Amino acid sequence: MSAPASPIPGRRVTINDVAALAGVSKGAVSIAFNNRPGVSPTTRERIFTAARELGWSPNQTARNLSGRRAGIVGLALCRPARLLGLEPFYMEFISGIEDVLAERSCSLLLRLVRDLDEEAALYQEWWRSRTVGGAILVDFHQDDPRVPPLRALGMPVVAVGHPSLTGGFPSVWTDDASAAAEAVRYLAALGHRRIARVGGPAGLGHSGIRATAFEATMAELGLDGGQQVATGFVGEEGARATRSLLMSSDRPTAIVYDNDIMAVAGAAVASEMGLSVPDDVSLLAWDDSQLCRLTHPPLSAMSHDVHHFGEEVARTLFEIIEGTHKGARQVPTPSLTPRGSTGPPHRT
Amino acid sequence: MSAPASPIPGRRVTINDVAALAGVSKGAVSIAFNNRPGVSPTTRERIFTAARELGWSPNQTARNLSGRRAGIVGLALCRPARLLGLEPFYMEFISGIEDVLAERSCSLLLRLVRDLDEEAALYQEWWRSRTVGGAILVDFHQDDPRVPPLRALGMPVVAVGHPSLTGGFPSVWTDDASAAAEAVRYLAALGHRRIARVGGPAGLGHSGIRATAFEATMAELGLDGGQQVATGFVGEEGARATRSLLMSSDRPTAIVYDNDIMAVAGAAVASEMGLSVPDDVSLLAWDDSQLCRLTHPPLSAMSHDVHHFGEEVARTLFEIIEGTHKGARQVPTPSLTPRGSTGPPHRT
DNA sequence: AGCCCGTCGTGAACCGGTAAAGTACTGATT
DNA sequence: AATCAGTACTTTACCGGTTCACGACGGGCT
Repeated sequence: MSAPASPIPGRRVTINDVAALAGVSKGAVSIAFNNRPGVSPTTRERIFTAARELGWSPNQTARNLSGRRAGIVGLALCRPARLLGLEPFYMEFISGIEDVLAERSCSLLLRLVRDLDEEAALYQEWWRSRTVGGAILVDFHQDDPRVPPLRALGMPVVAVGHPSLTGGFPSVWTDDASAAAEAVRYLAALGHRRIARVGGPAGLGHSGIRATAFEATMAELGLDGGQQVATGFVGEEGARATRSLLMSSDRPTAIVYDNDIMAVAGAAVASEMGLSVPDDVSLLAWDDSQLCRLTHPPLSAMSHDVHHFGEEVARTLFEIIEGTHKGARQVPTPSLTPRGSTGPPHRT
Repeated sequence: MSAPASPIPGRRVTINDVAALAGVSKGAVSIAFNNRPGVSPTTRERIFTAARELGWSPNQTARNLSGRRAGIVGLALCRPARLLGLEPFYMEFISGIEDVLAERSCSLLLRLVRDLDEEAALYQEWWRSRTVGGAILVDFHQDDPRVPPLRALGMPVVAVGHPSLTGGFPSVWTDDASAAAEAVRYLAALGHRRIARVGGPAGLGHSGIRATAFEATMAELGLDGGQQVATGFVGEEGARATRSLLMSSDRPTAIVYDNDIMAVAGAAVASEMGLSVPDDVSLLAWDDSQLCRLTHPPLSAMSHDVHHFGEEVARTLFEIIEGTHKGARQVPTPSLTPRGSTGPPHRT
């Protein structure tokens, strides 16, 4: 990347100009602008006035160079770029993060990566080049390969996921196990015996937690045939999984999905197969983005405030950066929001 | 990527360490790492070896400070954070941008802002503090207030929108007018006489262009009653607009939407009102994200490759930064993809 | 008066690179 | 032999802040 000619008219205003105008040294300006003791209130005021007059604000880059960290937070998402557009969860999550960052005039550095190794390398690069002041790690896997290199780095990191998965990084998490159990109990209470689950990739931590809880709760309630399908979290796979579930001889009367997109796709499949929702099959979505309210019937969902989740994550990261953080933080457990897509099974 | 043993653990490895190990001055290292002429191939190789051995890569912050721009591209989106999660267009668009940035090891700095003035101020801040090397401007309005301050800044900017809107900034655009005309002609050819349009906010440039083209084409075909509703681009407003259109005495037999979300919401409303799609009302979405294939019936749409759109935007920005850019760039016009949601109007 | 001490502020050394000017050496030209 | 050009580096001066050792000043105390 060649340096573009700087077409800025006039010279850029620096700390020196402010110092000159205020009649002090640049060290004094620095002290004043960082609210540290060492200049008198009078001088301080004179410096601020001068700065205001010149429209000066400290050059972030120069600040970073001498020790302090950038007001930039890194987030790498490991998935094919084309799929991101369909994941309402991440967009709401990001918007929550953004809200907190914006309060502090920080920004989010976003990058899509192909695999976890590339992601780990990227974080190293970002940290070493002082591009970011901290990072948000998501989508933990069993024995996640990102953990060892990042631990060695010493970068402030907030992990999103159950503490058992996050390899010791301070985490923010939601109780997927309880939520999955509640989903099953609710459907069982409606009278369903054959409940299926369309989940995310097998290796993904929170999918695994939900899968385990699903199975355990089914067993606990004496229900068998709790079929589970692992997918890649995209609509088409959700559709395919639904189709194959609904075609089987002992087809389920209720299906729990791991996100909204797959549930919406599942609803379309049911309609395409001439099955009525919820009479022939109940559908339960997860996350509860606005998407769930846009279908007919609207989708029941395990709902939580994803925006708020993102906010908590960002807040936690700031605590970590500032060294005031203590312990993992839990956000509310997804709770059932019944709408039109769940009901008692139709007796045949 | 194993961490090599560093001589002084704890201390950060800098260009000086590399220079020392390679037995040259740091100037030589700089020359080698920027692929500039001035060192022999032998020395160059020795420098690279030393750098590899120490695991050194240039400190981005220091680079920025001495003149060159960051490998970071800024994108500010002006809308309430909570809505972002539902706009498949932007997510696909961003993923396209990301793809091109990633090729060049650049990242996207994302920020949500509340209004256009805040957005302009943010770009000034980013540029002056050398945080970004260029920016992407979207959602142009009539007489957009961001244009004058940004022109004065001299920052490399790529504008997304019709050249008539982008105030002289080099632009990448898609022919919304032709696409809107095609949508109307198609529905008219199916036999529809009363066609409505649920559009975006009135002040938004591309919504305005589509509105004008819609009206012109309706007139050209001798159709009147081309009702248009302006919304805020979100599902609920799309639902409300659809409901009110379908309740009117001379209700339209076809509705064109300005994005997918509103069309999906519209489909749910039709279903809720007991109207069949497409017999009672045809629905035509815009953008054609995968969402359109997840409903039943699947939505016909004016479809374009939004991911590719994003890629072209990013590529153009790099050309601008490198000074090799020439002229506006047009990406393919959205074209009609008929699916199940459009058909001849039902005679009553 | 002599001493100590706290406050206010200065000056210079850094942070880790880039870039332009300067030096040393080689080989070709006059 | 002297001049010149070109290559391969080195030196040095930045970029725009932060930080820290140090000096000057004024007041209270013995």
